[in-house]
Amino acid sequence: MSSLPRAKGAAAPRPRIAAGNGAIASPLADSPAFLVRLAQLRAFEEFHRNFAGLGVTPAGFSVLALIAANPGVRPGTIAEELRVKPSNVAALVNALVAAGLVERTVDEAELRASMLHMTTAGARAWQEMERTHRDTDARFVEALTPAERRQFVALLRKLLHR
Amino acid sequence: MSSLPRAKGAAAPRPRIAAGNGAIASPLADSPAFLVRLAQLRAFEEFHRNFAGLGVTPAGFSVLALIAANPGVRPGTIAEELRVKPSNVAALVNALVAAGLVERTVDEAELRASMLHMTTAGARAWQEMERTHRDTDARFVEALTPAERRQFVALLRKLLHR
DNA sequence: TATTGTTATACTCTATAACTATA
DNA sequence: TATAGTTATAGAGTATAACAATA
Repeated sequence: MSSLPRAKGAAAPRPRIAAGNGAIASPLADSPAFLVRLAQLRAFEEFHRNFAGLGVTPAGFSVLALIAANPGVRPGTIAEELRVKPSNVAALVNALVAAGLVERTVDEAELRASMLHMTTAGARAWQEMERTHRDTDARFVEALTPAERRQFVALLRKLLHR
Repeated sequence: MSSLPRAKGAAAPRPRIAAGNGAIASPLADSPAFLVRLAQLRAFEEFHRNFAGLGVTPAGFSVLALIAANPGVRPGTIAEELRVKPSNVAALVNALVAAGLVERTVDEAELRASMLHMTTAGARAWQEMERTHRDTDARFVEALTPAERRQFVALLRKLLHR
């Protein structure tokens, strides 16, 4: 296949996705924000496939992970870590409490504050979820080499740094 | 600050985010899927800040971008490109039609199919949106060097390849 | 029958606003 | 007054199911 010479300074041809039969111009194929959105769609898809039956949503899982690693952690701290509003954390914790995975207690030295702990059932469930999460991540980035995965994580961390 | 020697084979200490005052263990700081979720939160935040008043949502914008680059494109094709269900594209197109930015016509040679075009008003609005989108992307990745941005995009493309 | 598209509906995730209780 | 947390609610984004029209 040959191509005509391109005028000096002319834009490069649009990149294309899904170069199958009816390929169309994909003006967003160069957009980091758009590609991140597609990547997250894939990540959620992978999550749902792997966590089916485990009784947690992606957001619920992220809250549970922070409670597992930080027994007694407060809702406000979780909200900061996850970059969401405290009201959302409250709702997610409600679901985890209803599922019997998490308990709320009151901080004696700061009666306004809640302290979040996993229940025994929560700890047991967490073991399987932790394994499942490792597998899910591995599948998510399975198209990348180990070095590329590290690079990807490093770039994301730099992008998110504040 | 000194640290005790670590037993051979022991896990490295948990990475921490937001190493401010009350830093907590962030067991998800190594998870590509979780970091992608945080990155998308930032991307939407940036979108809303920059597109305020332009009358489109992120999903609506992505549909409009495909119509702008592919006059006459069909809803099903857009659904494939955006990796969402056709029913969602229908709703997003409804909103763009209601806003006067897009028109639906019927394909004469395939009466089942719709053909999507921008209106004159849509084309005018699109010019500003395209500029805004470039700025938004630039701010989204402003912590990265140009080379890192290219690397980031390349890794995302590889990750998404199917 | 299979394909294209749409409507109706439900669920997840997030944000804002209003409220209670404590500091 | 300011802070920690919660409830109530709304909006965006996605999916599934049921349907109509066309191939």
